[in-house]
Amino acid sequence: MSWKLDSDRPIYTQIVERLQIQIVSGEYGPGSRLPSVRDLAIEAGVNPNTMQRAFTELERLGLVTTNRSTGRQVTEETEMIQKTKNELAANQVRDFISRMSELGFEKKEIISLLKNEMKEETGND
Amino acid sequence: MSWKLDSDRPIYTQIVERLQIQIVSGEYGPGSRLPSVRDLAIEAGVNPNTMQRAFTELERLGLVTTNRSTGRQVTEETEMIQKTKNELAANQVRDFISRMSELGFEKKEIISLLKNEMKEETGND
DNA sequence: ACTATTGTATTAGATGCTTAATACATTGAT
DNA sequence: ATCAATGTATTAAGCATCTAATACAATAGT
Repeated sequence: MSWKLDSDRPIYTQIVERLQIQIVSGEYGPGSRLPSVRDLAIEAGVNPNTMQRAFTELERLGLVTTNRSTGRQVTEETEMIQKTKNELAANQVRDFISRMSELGFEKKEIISLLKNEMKEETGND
Repeated sequence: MSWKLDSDRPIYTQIVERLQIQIVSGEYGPGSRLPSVRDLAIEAGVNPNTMQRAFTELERLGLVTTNRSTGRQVTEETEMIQKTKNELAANQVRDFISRMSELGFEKKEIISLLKNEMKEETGND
């Protein structure tokens, strides 16, 4: 997964979302150590301050814990992670339906378009 | 449809998207007159310059035409509108699948979650 | 005890978005 | 010919984000 940050929205927001995904998808498992602010900033090609801001937000959300000099870890609370995953998914589903409805598509059409796109996809089943 | 503009992204971008939707959904039909920059700015609660910028972008996209002193109209080219509608929908579908996959859901799960959410919806079928 | 690594804080500057106020340009309506 | 409504352009200011450079704080490892 590359960073693909764009300038449409605040970078720190995009980083938060990306790390959220990496956590709830298990790429960073519960209790696992996260890279340091400085390292991740270099990897993402952003200023350390920006990465710091993203981490602060993740901590506020309860997904990561912080220990000075030890660094940061993903929370051990798997329930918290699962809950976040379900919420993020629910938001995606609702937003998708909402946007497609606004564009003028009916329920059946939405399902149809979705299935059709999935057929054409290569892999990731 | 209310304006519901947030500060997450540039306002003029959000206005462009909203007007796009209103055009492709037929709320503003082909050839129909659009409100003036000043009027829409007041309605949306933004500065006229901001609304102007959004319109400039819509013109660049080929969705509206401009006539000084007459105002702006939705393009007469229904093909253009239809094409835009399909593109916007395709983007929504692809993005949705992509995001759900990143979260760790498989195709069947995605369909299932979608259908489930639609069942619980009230109306707009 | 010392050092390296980590998180955290501060200050300054650049950039883009938005608002505000104002002016100009075009043209249909009278 | 005049006026009103429209689009368009300009300038200045405020604000948030981001970068940059630097310093400080805490602690695991040696």
